[in-house]
Amino acid sequence: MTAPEPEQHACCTPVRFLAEIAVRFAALGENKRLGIISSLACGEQCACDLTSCCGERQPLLSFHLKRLREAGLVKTRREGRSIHYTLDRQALRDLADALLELADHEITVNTT
Amino acid sequence: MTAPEPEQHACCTPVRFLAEIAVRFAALGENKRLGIISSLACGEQCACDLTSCCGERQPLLSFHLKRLREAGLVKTRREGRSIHYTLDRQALRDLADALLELADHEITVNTT
DNA sequence: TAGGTATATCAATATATTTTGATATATTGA
DNA sequence: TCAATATATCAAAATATATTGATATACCTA
Repeated sequence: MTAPEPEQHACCTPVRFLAEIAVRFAALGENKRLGIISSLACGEQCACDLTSCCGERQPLLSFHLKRLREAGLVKTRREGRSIHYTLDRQALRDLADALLELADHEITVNTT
Repeated sequence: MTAPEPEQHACCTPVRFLAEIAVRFAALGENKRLGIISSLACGEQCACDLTSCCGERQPLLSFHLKRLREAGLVKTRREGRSIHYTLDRQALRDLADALLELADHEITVNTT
């Protein structure tokens, strides 16, 4: 969340940082990645466990985990040889807030 | 939300209908489409207004609107020659709920 | 019915993302 | 140091998505 303020069109843009939010939605918008997120919802898992759990090849899982990490949805921690992944739960809550802001914006702004 | 139940892996999958949710996140995960959603948050707009507002060419806007419609995020209504688009606010709230369910799942399930 | 406006569709292209197989890096333990 | 395990990276191929320009469809008004 570092960019100043995205350029706005004439129409109102109630949610800030649309571009960054879009990156996060895009990261969630893929079956395997959403499955990973869903697995991680139960708690930390190492890449190894996720690989066997999801039945994906290791480089592919690594690719998807990288995308989730770059989107700021998961965090990593090394323990010995293995890398443990955890959800960034606050990031998910922030996204939920953005959605609710969009869903309930009109209600706040005008009474049509 | 018609599909019976997606196949599950050994690891827990707290959120149902992952595939359908992924489609919605994917629809939101693109700058122009998220911009459209953001515009619609202020209220109904016809495709015509959205086109001039977003500065996109008409067929491109039409393409993105179709994706949003297919994802179940917007609804349409014809009035004369113009098609009016509105947010499906409940769909956005449902997505927000899914995110919160993911974000707070561990807390519900175990106390680690 | 003719002409105009609003929107959608189509085929072609451009661009981005995912998947694969091979290989590299990092860590551990013998 | 060597071998083994866990993970990441890379280049190439496969696939999906976005963009464009041309055209079709639907509706309205004269």
